[in-house]
Amino acid sequence: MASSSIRDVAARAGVSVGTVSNVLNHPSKVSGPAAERVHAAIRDLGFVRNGAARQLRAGRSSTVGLIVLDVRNPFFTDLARGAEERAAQSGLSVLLGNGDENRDRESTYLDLFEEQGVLGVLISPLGDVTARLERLRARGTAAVLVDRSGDESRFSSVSVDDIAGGRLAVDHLLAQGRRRIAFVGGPFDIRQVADRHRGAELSVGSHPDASLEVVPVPALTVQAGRAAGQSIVRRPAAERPDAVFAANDLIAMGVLQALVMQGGGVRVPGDIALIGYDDIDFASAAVVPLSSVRQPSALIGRTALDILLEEADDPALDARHIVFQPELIVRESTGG
Amino acid sequence: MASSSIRDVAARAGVSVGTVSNVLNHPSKVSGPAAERVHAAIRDLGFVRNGAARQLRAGRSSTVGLIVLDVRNPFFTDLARGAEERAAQSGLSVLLGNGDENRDRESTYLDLFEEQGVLGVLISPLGDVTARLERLRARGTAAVLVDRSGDESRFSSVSVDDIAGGRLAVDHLLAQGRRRIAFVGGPFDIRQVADRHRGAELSVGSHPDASLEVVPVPALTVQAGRAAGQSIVRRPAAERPDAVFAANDLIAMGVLQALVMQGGGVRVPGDIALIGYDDIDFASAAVVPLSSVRQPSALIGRTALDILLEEADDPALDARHIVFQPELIVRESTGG
DNA sequence: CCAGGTCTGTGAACCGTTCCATTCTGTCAT
DNA sequence: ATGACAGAATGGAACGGTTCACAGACCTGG
Repeated sequence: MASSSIRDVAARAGVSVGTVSNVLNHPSKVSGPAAERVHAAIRDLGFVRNGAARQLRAGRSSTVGLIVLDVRNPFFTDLARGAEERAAQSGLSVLLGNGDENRDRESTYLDLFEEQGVLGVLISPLGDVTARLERLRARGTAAVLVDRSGDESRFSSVSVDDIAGGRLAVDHLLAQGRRRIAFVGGPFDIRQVADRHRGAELSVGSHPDASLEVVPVPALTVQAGRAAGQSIVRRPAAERPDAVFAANDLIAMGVLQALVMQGGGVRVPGDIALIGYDDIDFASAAVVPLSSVRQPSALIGRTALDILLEEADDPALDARHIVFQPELIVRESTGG
Repeated sequence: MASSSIRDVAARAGVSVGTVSNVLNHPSKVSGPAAERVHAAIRDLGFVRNGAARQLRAGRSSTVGLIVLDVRNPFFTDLARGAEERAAQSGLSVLLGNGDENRDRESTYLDLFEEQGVLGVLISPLGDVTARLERLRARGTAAVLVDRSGDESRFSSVSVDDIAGGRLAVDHLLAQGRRRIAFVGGPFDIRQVADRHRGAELSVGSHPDASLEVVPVPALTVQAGRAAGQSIVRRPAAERPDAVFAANDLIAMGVLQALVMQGGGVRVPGDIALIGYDDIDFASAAVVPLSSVRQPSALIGRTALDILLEEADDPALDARHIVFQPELIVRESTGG
């Protein structure tokens, strides 16, 4: 209630409102003694700038919004930390919204950020958000797609080549002598999932005696992976794949739990080799250390923020598309 | 640039600005046909409310801020999801700030939320933030401490009894016949760490032949745990503890990696039993499935948000302190 | 036919800041 | 002494909504 405004500060310091504002924003324009008095008044009154008023006048804020697919996926929190780190260097803050693999949530955060007038939006989109982003851009808000190879769009993007990643994973499985590959992943309207699967297809396509099946899951979570793993275990041994490529490490961890712990003695990699994607911190500590495809998560976040800031500065800039290459990490789960 | 204001909408719909505002905020006060025209105008113009202006006038926003200790800790992301879920039910949004076990970051987010005039703040504090929260409250912003048993303070809190949790863990280790317990955790100015350690002390104190040592770590991360684990492995076998209680599962996973994979054949639980804290999703999929102390993370988030909303409604409400009880989860890492 | 009431819709004040044109003060060269 | 000029401080106009007292329009019952 007793929150004081810039007017109160001005009155107490015996200067005008404009001077207080100058102390805060253009200190060089104010003489030493006056600035001193203003600072004292601010301290005494516990004055805090009203961000709403500030932003209303200024037209834009100093925060950027980041919407991730799933905040419980360590890949995204690592990415978020990368972005935050870079933002902090520029005196900006990152507001993290959890899309939760849910279009409504994604849309709600987009609304929120739009209303809040953030400087820019970093988004790892679930569906097609170009229309929404187009509108944002029209109002002067920059947007960069993260973890999405969006060369089709007019928005900059920072991503990892997921097709190459899928290839890398399945080439490795094939090199280990596996032939009946199962891709456990979904939903397929998530671009990363579709791309990783596509990479797997390409790899399998070049081996005439290899086959690829799809075990669909409803979400990229440990729980969903566990369920998929159980469905594999329930099959007669002869009908099981001899290798599983999971769309991400969360799924892979779930599959692993089902195979090794609940499964009737399925051996990994003996009976079924397993490889995940993202190389999260926990992958190497799994019951069978998990092979994976590593993405430079923090670097993606940092890079995306850099691009966002450049575009916020100069909206006329052409869209750029940074694509990082994934890296194969071999551990015991593929019998490396 | 071409962003349209409520005045543009009013002009196009042939009504006054007041009416447009009513359509948006008090639909019952506007007749059908007029509301229709306004909605059409909003659609045509792609009008989006300016949150800053809205909030400036209204004095409060519809977002709550959540500051967590470390966004990479699954415990906190689960908690965040619980809070988000409940917030969504009330048409609110949660902005997630990553304190990153760093006082500056924590403070920066507090500043940000204060300037933004959020409805309330949920915080899992690193240091002593009561002075800051006191000021927030003076300006009409509610605050609830999460994962912190703050009965000493005048702020509501939702937490888990960490002393009981520490007891639970070490009682279990003692029951398994272990006597030389090491507590791996830090920094101790994090209340949860101190409390879990205290619980361990209490437990050990009632067993005359048991001892407790502390292996301090600089942060609650997998990396820090790994380093601590390595330091244990490097000791002569006789000087190693026969059980490790890790301050959280991240630490435990790191210790586990060091002991089992890099260590010279240290067996878990054969040589050293290991128990963590939080029971994150990954704990059960660890190389040796990890015993842990489970906290109802999502429930904590939901409850904290409920309390926050009640206090935001009625600031005169007395502070409440909800304390949940932790639950022991026994898996192989303690030879259960 | 009019007093009184209910609905709709109006218009202007206001929120707290920033920005800018303007005024004031003092210094200095002419 | 005066005009020019720089630096410091001022005052008021935005910014884009929300709110509220009030005005018309329309109905109803006496």
